[in-house]
Amino acid sequence: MMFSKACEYGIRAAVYIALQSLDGRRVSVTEIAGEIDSPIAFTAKILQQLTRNNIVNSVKGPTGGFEIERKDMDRVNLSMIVKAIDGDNIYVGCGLGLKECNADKPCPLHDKFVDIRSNLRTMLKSTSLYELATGLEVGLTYLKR
Amino acid sequence: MMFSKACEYGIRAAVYIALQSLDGRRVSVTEIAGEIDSPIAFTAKILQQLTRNNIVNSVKGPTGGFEIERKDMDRVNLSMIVKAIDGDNIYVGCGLGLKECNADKPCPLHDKFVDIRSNLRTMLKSTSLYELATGLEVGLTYLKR
DNA sequence: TTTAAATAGGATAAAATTGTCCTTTATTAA
DNA sequence: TTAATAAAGGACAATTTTATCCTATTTAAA
Ligand code: FES
Ligand code: FES
Repeated sequence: MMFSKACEYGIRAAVYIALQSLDGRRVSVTEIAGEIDSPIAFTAKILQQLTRNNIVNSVKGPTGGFEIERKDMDRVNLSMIVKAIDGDNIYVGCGLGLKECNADKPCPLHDKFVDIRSNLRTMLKSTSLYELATGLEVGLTYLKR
Repeated sequence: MMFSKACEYGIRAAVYIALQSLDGRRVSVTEIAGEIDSPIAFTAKILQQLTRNNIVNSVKGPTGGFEIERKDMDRVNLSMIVKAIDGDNIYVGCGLGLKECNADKPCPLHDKFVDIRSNLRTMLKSTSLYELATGLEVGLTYLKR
């Protein structure tokens, strides 16, 4: 709805990797896909994007897998993940589909839409991977159901 | 981003029809598509959905076209249009793609997501077609660019 | 040094969304 | 009554998104 499937998988995967990294565990694509209930090969593609964007870290070979350093869990927020996967249309796009959102020649929904979008942006920017992972750790939230 | 292309066209079309109906003019699909800059045949499909959902009124034959009664411009809000075209996933869906949004077994983003979504729902429900059409009429907003 | 395990990446396939074309139906006006 | 006009609807095509499969590359451990 708000995010593409790829983006949803990407966020869930990143949170799971963070959670495991808090325990010092490196995780494979297969494990991740199993734990977040996503298609394996498609998830692998998305993890490549996250890796290229320095959101998670990948290590090849035996004992390899994905991980994220403790300090990066603070640095990485949802806005970065969404941008890496869905691009910044969520920020610059017009709610009614005009070429771009432009206050000088606004669509009828502009003012109200900008309002909502601004809340969303603030939320995404201020939500770190660490914050999401710790909720999971405590058992208050879930990545599949 | 937030709405499908079909939904964006649908909202723009409905607003244009409302605007013209304020002047007592009935409009054809061809005119609508021209004025909101959308593909004609695809727009026709979307207008069928709006008609079936009693959001706009259609009249066949010469002098026919689409219109919306003054009182319906107050009754119809954006939420109704979005539901008619995109369904209610926007209301019941989980932001991270879990089967459904459920506070009893929430995803890590649930609380923050519900917040944003609630703002969005309130906005959509409280925005009438009449309100959007009058902004256009006054020349403050635009349906294409 | 070989083997096996893991990610990277290219090629394709399937599904969903977006878009087009053509025929049918209804209705107005000549 | 006929002709012309406009929406309704069915079939199909193109594009985008989602998903799969297979090979190459890297690397750790036996
Ligand atoms: S112009 Fe449409 S949302 Fe800004
Ligand atoms: S469970 Fe994910 S948004 Fe409610």
